[in-house]
Amino acid sequence: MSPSPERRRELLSTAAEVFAAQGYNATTVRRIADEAGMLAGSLYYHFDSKESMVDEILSTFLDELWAGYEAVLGAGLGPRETVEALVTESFREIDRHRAAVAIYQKESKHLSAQPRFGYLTESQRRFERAWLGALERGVAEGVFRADLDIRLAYRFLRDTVWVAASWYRPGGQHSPEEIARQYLSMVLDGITPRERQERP
Amino acid sequence: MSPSPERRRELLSTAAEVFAAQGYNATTVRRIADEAGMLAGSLYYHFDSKESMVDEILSTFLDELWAGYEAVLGAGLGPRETVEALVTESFREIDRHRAAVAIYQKESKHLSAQPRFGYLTESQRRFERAWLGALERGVAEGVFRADLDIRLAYRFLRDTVWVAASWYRPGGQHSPEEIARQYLSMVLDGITPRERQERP
Amino acid sequence: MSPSPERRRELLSTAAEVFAAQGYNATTVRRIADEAGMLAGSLYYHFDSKESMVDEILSTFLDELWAGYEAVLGAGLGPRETVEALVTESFREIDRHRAAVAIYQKESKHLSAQPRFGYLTESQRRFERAWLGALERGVAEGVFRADLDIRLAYRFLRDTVWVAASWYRPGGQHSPEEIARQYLSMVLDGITPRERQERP
Amino acid sequence: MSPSPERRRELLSTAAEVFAAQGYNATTVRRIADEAGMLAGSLYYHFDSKESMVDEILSTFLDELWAGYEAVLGAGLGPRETVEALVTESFREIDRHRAAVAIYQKESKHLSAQPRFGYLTESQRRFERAWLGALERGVAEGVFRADLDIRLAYRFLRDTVWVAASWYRPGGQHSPEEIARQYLSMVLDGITPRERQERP
DNA sequence: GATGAATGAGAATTCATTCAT
DNA sequence: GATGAATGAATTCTCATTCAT
Repeated sequence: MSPSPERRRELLSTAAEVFAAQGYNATTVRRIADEAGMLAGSLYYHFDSKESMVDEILSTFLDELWAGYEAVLGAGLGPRETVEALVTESFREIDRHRAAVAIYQKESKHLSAQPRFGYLTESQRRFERAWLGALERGVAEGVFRADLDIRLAYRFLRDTVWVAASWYRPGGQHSPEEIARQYLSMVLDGITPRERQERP
Repeated sequence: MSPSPERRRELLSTAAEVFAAQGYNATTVRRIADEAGMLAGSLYYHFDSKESMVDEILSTFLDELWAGYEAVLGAGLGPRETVEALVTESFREIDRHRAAVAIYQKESKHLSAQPRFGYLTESQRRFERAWLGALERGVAEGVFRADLDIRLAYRFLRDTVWVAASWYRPGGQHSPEEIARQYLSMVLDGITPRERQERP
Repeated sequence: MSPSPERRRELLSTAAEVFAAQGYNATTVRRIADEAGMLAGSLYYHFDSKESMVDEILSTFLDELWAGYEAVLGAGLGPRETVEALVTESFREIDRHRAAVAIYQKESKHLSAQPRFGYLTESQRRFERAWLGALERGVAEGVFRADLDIRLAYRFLRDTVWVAASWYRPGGQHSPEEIARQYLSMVLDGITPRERQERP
Repeated sequence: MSPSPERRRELLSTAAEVFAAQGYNATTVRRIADEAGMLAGSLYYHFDSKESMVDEILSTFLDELWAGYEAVLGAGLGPRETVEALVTESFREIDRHRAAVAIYQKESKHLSAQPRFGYLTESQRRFERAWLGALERGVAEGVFRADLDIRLAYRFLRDTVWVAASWYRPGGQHSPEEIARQYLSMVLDGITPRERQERP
């Protein structure tokens, strides 16, 4: 019962757009079907349920995300470069999967209560480990400030990055790499001028 | 219909807690009533509708918020001090109105589509003006970096601050002022060490 | 959420009647509501689901049935008298709970697949034990024929009795006791004449 | 639409099995198709509708049944021998058409409400006439007990026989003839011992 | 003969809301 | 002020059926 993967992908893309715009709960199956030019019932030829749609949207996104993250984490970079690469990779994911990221942001908290979405919690934990690790190493090596509250900094970075999905529009004037650079500049060096910028 | 204001406030506080925890749409009137120890129908003695509950929650919060903000904005502070004061004030609001802030974060986008919630859009605009103003002045006066993308920095600050409502728990180990200080330290000076820290 | 037991009982009685007449699956909640003079949704004020309606119908019936059966089984009767009393009791139950019995007959097989209806299987086992026990003792004591295939005889009795629910109409010309007597006469003595009837 | 009769028969046999196991209403066309190794839509090359499937299953069965019954009824047997032959024939039909019999038992009542299935009602009437005739003649000739309530006895026999379809499994240890003999023994002579068994 | 993709008419269920008591 | 019992509209989902390929 899972024919033509292309059609599925199209429909999932439509669904993701609507979920991101209106929220998962507030989105009716009928609305998705309208957007896809079919009747509500017809969606059930392709998917088991509304839930399985978000499921597929989120898990597909997270699989890709982790492929990118793992590449970064396995590259043997220093802590500062790791943070830079993770942030850049994140903005690239936002660029590619804006809708999925927005859904992840808004819905993962209550979705993860269900066993089916256990992988969300799991992913969050991996996420935390990756970031905290980089930050800790950075502090130890003196490339990040010693007075940093690591957990606070982690939340700060995490939120700062992902929240961008709520306003970012792909194809805008800034490339994801450009936005990443600006974010990093603020995060790493702050918004006040440094006497001597180490990155001119 | 002439209910006591105290009872209303109690009920709104209960409602806010549930809205924040589960989301506005996902929250049933019955759930609120359960939490308040009454039956769903009984809430309608106090309120016109579920919508009027969020309405009152949000507008009460925004009124207080703007009272605080206006005090800051009218105090004739320099741009850096203005930013510091706005951030601190924001964390204080999060401390006092955590639930309302969380609701505002999650729901304002789709609620503001309705005329009734026009004040949300209005508030957002004032918000933007206040922050952008401070940032621009800061850049002009040289207390903020000249290479800053002002709009990006605005979003960065705004999101960074409010998103905290999603994890902040009042009565925790850090006071709002303490959290504000740490956030500001990161935002202003960055997470990498400065050769000469101007705030030792 | 389970108010006024009288209303519940009325509604369950209505529901049972419809379930018995049309079958559980073929009965729509709307049909039950129509019959009860309300809208479909209103039933959900009283019951969780269609399923919980049959559940309550069947378990209430079985509770009463077993109260009657246990009285018989605990009375220390001989095997023939036990069989007579069980049959009579069964027809009394059909008289009182015709609809429930009909539902039990038609639906228990597929309902018992669900964990929630495990008690149906359990009940069936107790049932079997009670009847088989009486038949075995009867054969051992010589009051039932020695050449009897006990399991076949059990099925024969069981089906014979319960199937009556499909045509029996309470308030007809025969009382349940009268029908029981006739059934027993056929079952015990057969439909051919005995040379010397031991029950003249 | 000119499909091969053999394929039809195979498909109908599959369908009958599923209908018998799950009930007509509860059986989806998709389930039948699954079992037959095709897609739901493909069944419509062979059959007009789900309804026409049961129709063909039941009418085929009844045609065969009546062929057997007519042979018995036209053989000029005495009433007791007629009853014996009808019962035996019935168990043979159960052996051959277990699924169809089970469907007939469970569904004929509500199917017969539709004009298309008028032949079910018709068949039932013929059925009743055949059995009542044999019983009446038997009572008149003194081979059945004079105190018999004929209609009750009829129902008793009818149900007793057909209900067996719900537990009978072809290819089990008892042949249909063997089961018929045991049933007849119980029905004719009762389950209590006779002083002088006339059939040793 | 069969598939893939749809349709459209319900189905059960949920829920904000109403209102007589 | 609150309860009990409803309403009615919307929602997700199911399924027999159709039909171009």
